[in-house]
Amino acid sequence: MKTIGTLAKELDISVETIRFYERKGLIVQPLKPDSGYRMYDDTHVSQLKFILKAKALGFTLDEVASLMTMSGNCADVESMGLQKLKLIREKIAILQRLEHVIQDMTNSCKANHDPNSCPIINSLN
Amino acid sequence: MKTIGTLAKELDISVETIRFYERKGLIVQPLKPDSGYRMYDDTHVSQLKFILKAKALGFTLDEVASLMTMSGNCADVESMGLQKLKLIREKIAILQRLEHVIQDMTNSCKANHDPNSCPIINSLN
DNA sequence: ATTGACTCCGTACCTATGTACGGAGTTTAG
DNA sequence: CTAAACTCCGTACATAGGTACGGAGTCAAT
Repeated sequence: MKTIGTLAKELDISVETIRFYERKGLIVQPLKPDSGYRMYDDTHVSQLKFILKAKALGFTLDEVASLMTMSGNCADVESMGLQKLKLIREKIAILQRLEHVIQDMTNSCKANHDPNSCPIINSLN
Repeated sequence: MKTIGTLAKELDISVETIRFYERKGLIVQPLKPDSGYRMYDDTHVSQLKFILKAKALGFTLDEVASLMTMSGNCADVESMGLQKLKLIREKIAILQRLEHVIQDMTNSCKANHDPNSCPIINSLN
């Protein structure tokens, strides 16, 4: 059993973040003995690790909450994964288009020898 | 000369947004005759179009503000473009890694025939 | 001249994900 | 035993980019 500070250090997140996840309903408030201090065990550690991993995959906290309740149902989880995948691919496509546009613009800058005008600014006007 | 509502409709943004850009210093408050109403001309229209185009390229409002003051200096603009390009490429790289991870996970789901366990959830645990 | 649409201003609110503050109680190390 | 470190709680603040509200003044059409 560890206090919130120990847990936070172990997971490399802040105490406030743990309390925040508790308020959001992602984790249940653990037992608080006489002291009134939250005391955590390994179950809480794995729960939090789950949250952190899912977050790293780009799931929002609300989505993480859903994931945690649909533990059993593989089809539901898969559907959420596919949805996320679709979103990721859309984002990539948008960014790649931007990449090309800005690449072209900066190339024009390199080619430009008129100190009094900028192709990027011109193309925005 | 048009009022703020007309301008907003023309640019397909809201009146509040125009006032917001004004507060942010992106555009200067236009002349307000006796009525107290803001009156806009074509200069304001092009300024706002500039802002909207730059925003569409992924520049933040603060960056747009910078862009507008560095109109003359092509080198500065180019440097900002390159910086933005770098950021975009980093984002793409991160998203592509995520794409593969989630793709693999959902593939495992498809291959999974045990209704009582989900490979995605398992890999998060 | 009245009605409806428009505009004014300042301020509060929104999302998402936390971070910071402050005063009071608790625990722990020396 | 005392001082430092830790924890409690509720609330405010932060970012970015807006959106919404409400009461008062103004404009345009009938």
